[in-house]
Formats: sequence, structure tokens, C-alpha cells
Amino acid sequence: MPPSTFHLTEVSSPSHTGEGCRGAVGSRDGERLLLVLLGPTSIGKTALSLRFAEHYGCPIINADSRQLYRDLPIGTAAPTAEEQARVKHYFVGTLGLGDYYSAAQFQADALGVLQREYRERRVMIAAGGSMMYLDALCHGIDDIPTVSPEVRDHLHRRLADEGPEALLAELRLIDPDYYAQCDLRNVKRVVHALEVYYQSGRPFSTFLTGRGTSRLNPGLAALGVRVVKIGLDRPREELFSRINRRAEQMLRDGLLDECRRVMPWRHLNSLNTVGYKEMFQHLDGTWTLPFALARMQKNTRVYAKKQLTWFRRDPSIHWFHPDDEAGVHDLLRTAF
RNA sequence: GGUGUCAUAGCUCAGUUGGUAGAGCAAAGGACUGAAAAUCCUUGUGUCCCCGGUUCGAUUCCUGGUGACACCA
Repeated sequence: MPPSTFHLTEVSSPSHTGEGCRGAVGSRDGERLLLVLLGPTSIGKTALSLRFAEHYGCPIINADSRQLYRDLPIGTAAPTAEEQARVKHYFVGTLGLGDYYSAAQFQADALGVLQREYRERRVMIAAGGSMMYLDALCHGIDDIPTVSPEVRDHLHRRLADEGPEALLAELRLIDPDYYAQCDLRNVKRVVHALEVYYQSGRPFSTFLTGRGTSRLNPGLAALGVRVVKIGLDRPREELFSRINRRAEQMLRDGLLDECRRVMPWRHLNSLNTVGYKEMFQHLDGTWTLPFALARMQKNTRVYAKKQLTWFRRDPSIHWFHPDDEAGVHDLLRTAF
């Protein structure tokens, strides 16, 4: 666990509770706080984010790339109507399955919300597990042009017609820098670099200014916002058994009906999602339900691992067990 | 109690005509800049049940144990 980046010597009084705590946060010259709750799927982010939102009396910014789609409430474990009645949520169920969206757009939208919300409050909460969305929000994302559908289609047709070797050779010519650092076996990356080139006339690598968890999103800096990242984790066994049980619960809650409703759009990226992919196979008659469930659970476990891999390399995250709410409060008190 | 079969990775099992072993499932590690619940890469984790014997060498063959299963009492 990385050491705290806070200056503990500046702690004044660590014994605040309730109102006192609210007063303590922001006591540093009106500094604004963005409390980011992150962690792998099924860890318990929603429950904890609700309690903190009620404690601070603030809304929650959802940072989960799939809970944005309004037709997927069960399979994405989106906050329920009751939960959304308790606390206002941004970016839950706001998109149609075919809507285009991205980490960059999320970052811009979230900044817009924060700008408005911080006029009347000093604390905001962002909660979710989409790694790119969280990084884009906390650390910013380079200004890379959005690729038009025409350019995208063009390159996908070329990929199909000419094969990946031709595209690799082309990337090597037009953008040797990116060619040297890119995972060349990951065709999606190669294609995207070319898309950006065809869109803008500039090599993809010229848009990259270097990324890192050390810089603060300039948009947040302009608002005077300080980011505190709380990472939630549990012993692996505990996490995996929660994942397994939640998948079963989703089926009892009607996941199959939800899948049947959205099945006509299964080719869309929004439905290239753990849980749906597997249940579509079952609805096709290819997999039995127990087999589809087992695959869904396994793929969810793999996804959780991938999230943890991503988060692990961010030294600014303060890790807690989700039951250790008091520990998080202690950290926030000493930090502000 | 007797006879037989079996005992190998977390699980189910294969295999070694004696040269310390490999599949499936499960699992572990990593990458990541506008599709990120996406996409891509890497990895076999082992007292081959235990004690002894034969042998240059035993997980493999043999004696004896232990455990599981089956059948007979």
C-alpha cells in the first residue's frame, strides 16, 4: 500500500464528527474535494458511495462505462431507483445502446457537472470502476480528434480486405514513434492510430503529451479541486465469492429478460459486455444456462483482476476494505 | 475380516516399456490515451500417498503400511 501523500503534520484536530467533519473538509482555504471511490466490480462501491454521499449531502458522479446505458440496469448492477431516490446520480442510464461515448467525453461531461455543483458545495463524489474514465477525469486526457464514422468504416474495410500486415506496414511509415511503442499484435490499437492519422493528417503520436497519475486534470485544477482516491479491495476469495453470488442474483432478478429485450442490438459495443455476451450464447441455444452462468462468473472474475492490475500501478490510491468506513473518514479528516 | 481396483497440479484426469511429468477446467502476472465490462500479451503452480527394497537411477517394479472405492463375507 503506498504511503499517504498528505502532510500529516498539518492535521489540526482529528476528532471531528458529523457537522464538525463537514466543516473540516474544505477548511484549507476553501479547497474543493473530489472523493473518488474506485475498485473492482462487485467490491461494494455503490453501497459505500451512497453512505458517503449522504454524509456529505452531495450527488454521485457515476464512473462506470456500462451503467450509463439505460437499458442495462440488471446486468451492470446499476444503482436502483430507490438508491437514486436517496442520492442524485449523474451519468446513470443516460445513454441509448447505440449512442457514441468515450472516456474523453465522460471527462468533459463530468467536468461540466462539477463546475456547476461546486458552486454550492465543496465535496463531490465519483464512484466507479472504469479505469480509463477515472484516469481521464482525474488526470486529464490528451486532445485527440474524434474519428468520423466514414474514416472508421474505411479502415475497417481495409483491415478486412488487406489484412493487418498492410496496416502495420503503413503505420510504420507514417508514425514510426507510435509503431515502436505500440503493441503491434493488438490490431485495434494499430487501426486506431491510423484512424486518427486519416482523420487529422497528423501522426497519432503527435497528440500524445505523456500521461501519468501524477498530473491533475487541468480542468479540475482550474476549479481548485483536490482529488482523493479511495481504492476498495478485499481478500481475493471474498471478492470472487461476491462476484459469483451476484451473478446468480442477477439471474434471479431477471437478467435473461433484460438480455432478450436488448438482443436485437447485440452487435453494438455497448452490449459487448460481460454478462450479456454469455447470456446471448444461452439464448442462442449454444450454451446451457449453468454453463453460461459459469462463463459469466469467470469472465467477471477476469475483469475484476484486470481492474486491480490497472489500479495497482497508481500510487495515489489509498486502499481500504469496504467495511472500513471509519478508516476512510479518518483519512479524510487528517487530509483536510 | 477377505479379495480386487485406485492414490500424480486447487479440481477432473492422462503419462512415464525405470532417466523426477502434462491436458482440460480453475488460477496467477502484465500492457493499455475518444469502443476500456473493450482489445492484446505472458505463465504449469507438483514430497507423482508414506516407510523400506531392487537399481547407476524409482513417480513408474517389489514388500509392508495408510486412505478411498467396489465386490465377497
